Amino acid sequence: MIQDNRYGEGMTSTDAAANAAASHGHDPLAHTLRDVGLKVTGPRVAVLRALAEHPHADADTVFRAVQGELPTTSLQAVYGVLGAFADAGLVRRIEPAGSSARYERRVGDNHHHLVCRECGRVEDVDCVLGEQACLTPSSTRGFRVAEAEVTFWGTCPACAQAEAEAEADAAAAAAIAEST
Amino acid sequence: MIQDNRYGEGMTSTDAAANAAASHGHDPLAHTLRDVGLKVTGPRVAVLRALAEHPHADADTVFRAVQGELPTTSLQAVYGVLGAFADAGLVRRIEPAGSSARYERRVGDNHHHLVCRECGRVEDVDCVLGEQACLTPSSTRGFRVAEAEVTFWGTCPACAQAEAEAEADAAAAAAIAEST
DNA sequence: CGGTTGTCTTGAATCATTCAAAACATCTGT
DNA sequence: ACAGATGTTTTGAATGATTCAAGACAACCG
Repeated sequence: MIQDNRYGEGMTSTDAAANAAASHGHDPLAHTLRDVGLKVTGPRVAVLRALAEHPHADADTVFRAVQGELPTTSLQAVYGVLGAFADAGLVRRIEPAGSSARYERRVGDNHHHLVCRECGRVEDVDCVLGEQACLTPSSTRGFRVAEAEVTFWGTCPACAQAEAEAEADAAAAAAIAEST
Repeated sequence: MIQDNRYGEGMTSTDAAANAAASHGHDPLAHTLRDVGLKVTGPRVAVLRALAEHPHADADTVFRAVQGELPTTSLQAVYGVLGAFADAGLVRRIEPAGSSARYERRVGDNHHHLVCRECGRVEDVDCVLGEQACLTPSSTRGFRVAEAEVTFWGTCPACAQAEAEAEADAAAAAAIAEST
């Protein structure tokens, strides 16, 4: 079973993370790659790991995360890897209006997104209406419909609070101005 | 009523279109602009007209349409006008993944879109589920939800046909190859 | 009709993303 | 374990949509 794990045991988890890219033998992530017919390489494993840590990361966020464990990886490699993953169905690429493309590992489960208009933060939401409703527009106008994408736009808790504080400050300033 | 329409009658419709930009007096479109507190200018009226003709145009399409009646208008002016219209709520900007931003006059009526994955063509569809359902994700995760955007991805009739023909050709070629 | 304010033109910069060629590494069969 | 074939990464540069900035200009108010 254990055939070419050259690092076996006795590593800290940090060592494990740092060296994982070199031990292409049988990371669980390596299997994920082989399962879809992709070669196992350092950058690919690192990108997979980065996506696990950052569930809706854009290419640059993935790039910076990957650099932590594999400093020689180029941004273009990250784009290439993400593109290959998307083609292989390993990741889903979403492109919310106003921000750069985001990538997520959660695929094939018909879920939707909540996007913050202020900061661009993205969160998952399960579909309330079954797939059925999601796949049925009122009129297809002759289109062969393959998928429905639902995006809920709003304000995330952090931005809502920042907004409330800004308003409170403005009100205070107005009160001061009025009292002089 | 007719007070400063300096062109009154006797124009061809082409003349009317070409001169409309100069007659800022009271084009119905001019009212549209004044109603939202925007100054009436040639480029703005022309953009409004272009959007009426091209319901889901991108900036460049609008630019080319505008040039037909107002050749001195710059692309940057078109971007500026479209941005001002979007801010004023006069147009809605949609940004389907993989294509440049599209602009549409139909606003405030909770309708959705059908987008062709092949050619990027966009068509309107009314919401099957009332606004109610559209505004209710299964979990808001603390977000203040303002709007739901639904995009149906598929293949438009033209691209579906092109695809079918390409397949037929491939099958024919395979048959020929087999018979030799 | 003149002044104020906002808009347009011109020119350039920015950002995310993609392209291309050569160096390199993974996997396959031995 | 090794060498070849194939696919991946690096490096360097290009692309396209969009935005920024400054000055020239035009619309609207009174």
